[in-house]
Amino acid sequence: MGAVKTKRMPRAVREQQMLDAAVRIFGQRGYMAASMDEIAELAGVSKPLVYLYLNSKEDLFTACIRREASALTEAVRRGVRQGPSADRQLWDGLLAFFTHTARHPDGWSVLHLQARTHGEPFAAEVTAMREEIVAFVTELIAVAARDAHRDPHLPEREVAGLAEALVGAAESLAAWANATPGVTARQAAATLMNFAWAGLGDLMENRPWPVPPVSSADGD
Amino acid sequence: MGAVKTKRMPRAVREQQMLDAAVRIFGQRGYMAASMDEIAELAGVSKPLVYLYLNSKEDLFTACIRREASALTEAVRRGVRQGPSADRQLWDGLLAFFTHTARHPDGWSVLHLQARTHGEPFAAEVTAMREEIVAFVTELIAVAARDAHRDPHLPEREVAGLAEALVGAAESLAAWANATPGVTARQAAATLMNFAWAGLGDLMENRPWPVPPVSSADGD
Amino acid sequence: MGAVKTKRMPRAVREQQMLDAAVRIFGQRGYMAASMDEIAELAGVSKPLVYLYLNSKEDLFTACIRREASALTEAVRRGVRQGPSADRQLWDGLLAFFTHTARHPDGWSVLHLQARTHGEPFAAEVTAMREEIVAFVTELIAVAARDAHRDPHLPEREVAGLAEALVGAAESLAAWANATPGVTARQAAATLMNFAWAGLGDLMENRPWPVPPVSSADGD
Amino acid sequence: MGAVKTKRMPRAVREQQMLDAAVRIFGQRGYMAASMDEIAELAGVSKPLVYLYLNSKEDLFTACIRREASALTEAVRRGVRQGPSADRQLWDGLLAFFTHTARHPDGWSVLHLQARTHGEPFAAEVTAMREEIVAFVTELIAVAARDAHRDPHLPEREVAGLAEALVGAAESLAAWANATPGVTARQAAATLMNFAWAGLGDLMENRPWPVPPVSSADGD
DNA sequence: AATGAATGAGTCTTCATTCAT
DNA sequence: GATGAATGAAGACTCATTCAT
Repeated sequence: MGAVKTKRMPRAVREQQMLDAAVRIFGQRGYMAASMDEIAELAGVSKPLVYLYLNSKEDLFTACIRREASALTEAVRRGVRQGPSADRQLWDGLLAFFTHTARHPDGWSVLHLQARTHGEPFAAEVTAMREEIVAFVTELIAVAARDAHRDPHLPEREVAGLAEALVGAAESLAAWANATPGVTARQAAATLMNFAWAGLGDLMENRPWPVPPVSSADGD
Repeated sequence: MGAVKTKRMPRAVREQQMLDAAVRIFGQRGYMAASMDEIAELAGVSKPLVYLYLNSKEDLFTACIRREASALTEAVRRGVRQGPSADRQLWDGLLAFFTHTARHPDGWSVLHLQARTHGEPFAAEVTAMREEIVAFVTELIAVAARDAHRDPHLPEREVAGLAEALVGAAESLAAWANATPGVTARQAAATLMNFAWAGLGDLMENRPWPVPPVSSADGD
Repeated sequence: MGAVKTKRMPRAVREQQMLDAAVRIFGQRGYMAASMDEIAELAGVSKPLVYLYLNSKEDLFTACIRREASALTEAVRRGVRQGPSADRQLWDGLLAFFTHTARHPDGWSVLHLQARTHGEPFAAEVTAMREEIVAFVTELIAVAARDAHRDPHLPEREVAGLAEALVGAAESLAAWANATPGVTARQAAATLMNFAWAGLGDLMENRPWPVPPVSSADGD
Repeated sequence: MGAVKTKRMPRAVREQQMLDAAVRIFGQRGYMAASMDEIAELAGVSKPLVYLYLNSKEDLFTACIRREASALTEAVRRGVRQGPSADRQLWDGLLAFFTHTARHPDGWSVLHLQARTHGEPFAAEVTAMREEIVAFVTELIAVAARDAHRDPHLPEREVAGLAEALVGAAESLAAWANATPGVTARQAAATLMNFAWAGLGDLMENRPWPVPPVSSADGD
């Protein structure tokens, strides 16, 4: 059942087994619905051992979030090769991102759905990771503008909104790709590049979409 | 506390009070952490009455999702005026969407965060709503293509991915706008139009971003 | 088992049943060794009901202490008749005290043994009761001195020590009388009056026992 | 922390370290709240070693009680010098008693509070010690009577009650002296001698306090 | 002589849910 | 139409205790 029940293993190994089990249960059931009993059973150990090593449900969840966040950012970092143009770097990052989330759907669920739904201690962990990625994307936009010798004249909040939108689109596509059989990471990345890159290009060339004036019918 | 405790009111009214309370509690605490006790108290009724009217926690949650989903789609529908160009219609829809989510943060939390985090019975409800919106967006893209007398040659799956990305970006921006003081619905909508419309335009003119060939270093 | 299992009784009654059961279990097993399960079973109700009415094990224990402390001080108060001489009042009080503790051994165990052994929240409750009794005894000593038109010249700390000793002796005798078959409350009270009253008399006549000087052999 | 962690020491020494730690923890937390984990850590050894040497929590607690009881009776025995008058011997014994309890508050807590609060196996240990002390006090009273060439005519049970009262008063004063800053062992002993000796004298001279007749108002 | 690894059993506590009135 | 009274089931967490080395 779950992991093979091997006795007496070094602490570090057991701890990883527990985290594996926890990510799976948390990812599938959600934080609150997950029971420590089930996690312990899937890990092939008794409940007290889980508590001995990981202290509490909260701590265990935090440990899961940290491990999965590290794994994801590390995967993206490894995927992005230095040197190429900004759009190529974005492509590389997206490809790594979609590949990783497809391979670790429970980890992605923990980060994307569960951690954000359960209050500050946890949401903060993900926010940290997200901000790292948003910063990376923001930097790419800036680089692209510099490469083209153009001054995008984009106010900071606008850039933050764009990065947020791009990351949100990526997150959404990851869930979609996971749920739709036959959609590969490459296809998801291509869809997003098509969707986003031209818009960014236009913006940087100061050709924004013309926002209409406020109308009396805008209300709720 | 919450609703004024008035005795003997028609069933429909009481039911709405209960749903109001439930949406608030579910939105703030999450499905599992919300307790029927708290909901009943906030609604100003006794717990058995909640069960009499709404059967179970699951049914209550489902009723919340349905009501909030209807309210949101209805708001968007009302916001979109027939006649104008496709991009103007998209703008109108986004504006209505951002306005509504900003005004009903607990309802939005129920739809966006809570319902998707708790398995099939609930996620399906949201998926239905989402598909309606995705269909609306897809239709707009098709209309835009027709209006321009161009044949976008976009395969169906590609369009689905684009719509998914657009909706995901919108959802993400809604959360961002709610969490960032000073960001208005108009600003969020403008950011997204800028981000998305040019990309769609390029696509429809058959100028996609050139996807690089598969590399041996793509793996995880 | 324990109380007859009658269904649907008013809250106040059930609460007393629970306190009865709790005093018995706490008195016999001690605070920590007592289990809420056992208390609920003895009270003839389910555990959740105990929690609904009394919140927590701590609160339940505190409620027990308060009830038993009130009952004891009330019994002593009722036993002491105004008017008579100070020694007669002390006799009356002791008789009431020993009678009550003999009739409510579990309550006395809760107050004397259990409450003092488990940290501040609880010990403080008993200390309050004890101080009330010590104050009563102290007052009696003062009255006795005044009645005899003597000035005892007893420093305040000395009086506190005497009262403490008397109360301690009484507490100890109560336990002894409870544990020794055939010892009545009157006998316990008589023993203590004999033991204590002459010493107090001598003190008030300024004939203290002559304390020897400090010796080098006093150490441990 | 606690004992210095030195490896490979003779069993007897290790055992004392464990008992030191156990007395401290038991004295401060109480029997049930004390955890073997904490005791082992404070003793600077691993838990299995504690079990190897002392078998179980019960046995460990019993060993603590025995050691502290021996230490206390031994201290009193050493304090009492042969030869002097009976009251001087009582004074010596009390002084030794208050001095020892002040120096070993955890040990005293184990004997006075914890051991008596947790059922027969433990209470019996303390009772044995207590009886030894009561016998000593009883003997002193008898000696005093003989010295004065008087026959006290005290029934055995009466003497037992008196000794119980005296010991109870002493115990109570020990706790009071420990808790009240500035009260020395000498002061506590003096208070108790004043309180008790005259009463005992009166009794031996056949001048007991006149117990009133049974009244109809005595009931509870 | 000593310990890191591991657990069965039990504790307090909470929650969704239902009678009886 | 509405509720005070009550509970079965389950969940987080802890502890005394032992095995294998």
